[in-house]
Amino acid sequence: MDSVLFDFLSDYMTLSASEKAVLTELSVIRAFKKGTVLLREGEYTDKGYFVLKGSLRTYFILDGEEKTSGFYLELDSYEPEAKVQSSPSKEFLVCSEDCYLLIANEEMELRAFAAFPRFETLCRILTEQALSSKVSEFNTFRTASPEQRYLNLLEKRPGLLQRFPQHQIASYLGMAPQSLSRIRQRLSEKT
Amino acid sequence: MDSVLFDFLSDYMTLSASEKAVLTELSVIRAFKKGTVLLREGEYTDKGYFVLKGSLRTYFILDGEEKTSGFYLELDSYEPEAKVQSSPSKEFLVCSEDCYLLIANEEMELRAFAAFPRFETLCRILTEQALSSKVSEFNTFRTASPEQRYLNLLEKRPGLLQRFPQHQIASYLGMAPQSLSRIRQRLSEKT
DNA sequence: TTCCTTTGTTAACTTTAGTGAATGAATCCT
DNA sequence: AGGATTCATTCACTAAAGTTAACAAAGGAA
Repeated sequence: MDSVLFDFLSDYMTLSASEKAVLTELSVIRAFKKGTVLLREGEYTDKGYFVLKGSLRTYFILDGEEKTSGFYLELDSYEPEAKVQSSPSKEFLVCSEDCYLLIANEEMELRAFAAFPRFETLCRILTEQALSSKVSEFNTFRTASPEQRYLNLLEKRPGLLQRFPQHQIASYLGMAPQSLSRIRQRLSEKT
Repeated sequence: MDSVLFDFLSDYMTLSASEKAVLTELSVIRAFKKGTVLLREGEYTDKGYFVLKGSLRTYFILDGEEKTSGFYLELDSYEPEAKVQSSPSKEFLVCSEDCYLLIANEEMELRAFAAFPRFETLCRILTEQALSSKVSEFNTFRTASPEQRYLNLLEKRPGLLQRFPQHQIASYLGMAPQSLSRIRQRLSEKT
């Protein structure tokens, strides 16, 4: 499972054997069953996650309704707001499928950065890119109709519909499940 | 104007005299008139901005319409997607008011990080926090009605309505200016 | 298997945003 | 000051999403 991480990182920098050794020594890889709850609303955490295999979903409860706020697939990383802001979590984090996850806490990160300084620079740059992508995704969402949002999702994240139930997709798109059903029907009629 | 930056940074770490000297020596502060275009669609840039005074706005053109994608006020920083991704800009960046801006390019950042290593750690952490805030903002937007989005903006970013024309706010909220007018009327009738 | 829960669809009705047009006010430009 | 542009509001109409309810199909658990 380590190799998934190294393959991913090789797109950004060539790691020396000793750098790989640092990461291997510090990294904690664990397997989780589908349905496992990794973080609950109100809890604190100092753990961040990198998905090696499987998928995670985040959601929060609003007016008694479950609102899906994110899907995290292979090679995605998820840093809980609760970790970054040292605040109680507003959302739940669950395994949507059986998973292998790389888990790091603050202390492990600091040790990795100390032993392998280029790694902090890489994390900074990856975070800058993630922020920039998120802003861009938000801009697209803001200016699109619900129907267009669905089409954008199909284009940008195909496979999501194969791996997650449709009502979770609808919630992630900010609409009622009935609306997504209707949109799909409308689109199929247009053929 | 330097002191605005130091005051901001003092919330996160205590700077030594020599660290302040590094930043002072490397930082470029410039004044711009309201209306100045700092970045155009299609252009490349390696510059990032930190607002010392005044305000910036970003927008892009969709179907011939101007869509406001962001407002940046005092102490906000703006890293263009064009810089982060080394790609042609999808949006315009303009001064909405007379501005004092701190401008840094890649080379200046690297020199600052080399001379003042804690500064890279700080930038990493601030970016992680910015990403986490953006995700949270997106979640709120996703699950809110247009009316609720307006109320959220009033609460989270009061002052925006005083400093920017209403049709830009409407565009930023992903609605037509007529809709925002109607929403405001509906709300004032509820009293 | 049988029962129960989850999931997806359809329909009727209500609410609200989009659109296009008209108007008046404010702002800007020279 | 005068004229043009931009900005905000209002109205009538259209289109689409929310809501509530009913139902059927699929999946899991006992």
